[in-house]
Amino acid sequence: MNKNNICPLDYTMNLIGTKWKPLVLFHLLEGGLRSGVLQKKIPGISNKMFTQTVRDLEKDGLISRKVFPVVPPKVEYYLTDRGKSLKDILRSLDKWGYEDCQN
Amino acid sequence: MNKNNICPLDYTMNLIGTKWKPLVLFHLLEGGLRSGVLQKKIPGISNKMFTQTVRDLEKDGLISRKVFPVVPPKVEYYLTDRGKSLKDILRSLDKWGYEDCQN
DNA sequence: CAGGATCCAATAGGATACTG
DNA sequence: CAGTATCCTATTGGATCCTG
Repeated sequence: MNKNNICPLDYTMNLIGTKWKPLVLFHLLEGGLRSGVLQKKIPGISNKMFTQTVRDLEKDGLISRKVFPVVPPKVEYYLTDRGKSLKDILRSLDKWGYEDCQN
Repeated sequence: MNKNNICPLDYTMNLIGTKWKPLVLFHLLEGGLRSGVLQKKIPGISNKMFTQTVRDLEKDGLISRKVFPVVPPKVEYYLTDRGKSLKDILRSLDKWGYEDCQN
């Protein structure tokens, strides 16, 4: 927790509190996915934001990137243990949204 | 959940997934607070962003605003029932950040 | 297929001054 | 005290084109 964080909640939100990060993590909860497949699960994300998001998540150690040395290129993303530790939170956020928008 | 939301998780993040909203909600978990007191609990927030944030949260029905007809002005903010339903999630996010940044 | 590079528009956010 | 208004900068994000 660096000087820019004012409390643990803030620290967490700085890691996953953006438009796309939670969605990427959420879709990896069931297991690793190939890059293109993962991206297609997130309608509306641009190529640029997808790349930027997975790069950030990788830098923060929440996901891992596996490159297969084949042609054409094949890349898979999957959650690290640290990323997996967010599972309950991600499911809670999804569940809350589901229940809330019924009203 | 409008057409801009692609899933419940996205819906939730569009309500609270910003830099300041979770912090405002978190500090109101224990009860209503006077405007100035609430703002002081969030170091670094500018006057503009504080006002904008509580306006958004009020518009979305997560907090309520009570104005006391006195001089000088007195305003209190407190969670609505809908806002209170986020309690477990906010605490989880805070707890995760606390534990994660130990590593 | 994966993703880098570039350009541009939209939004977020800060600093300051001001008002009832 | 609480909040508005204004000006400005920084960041986010989309569209397009390009490469191994």
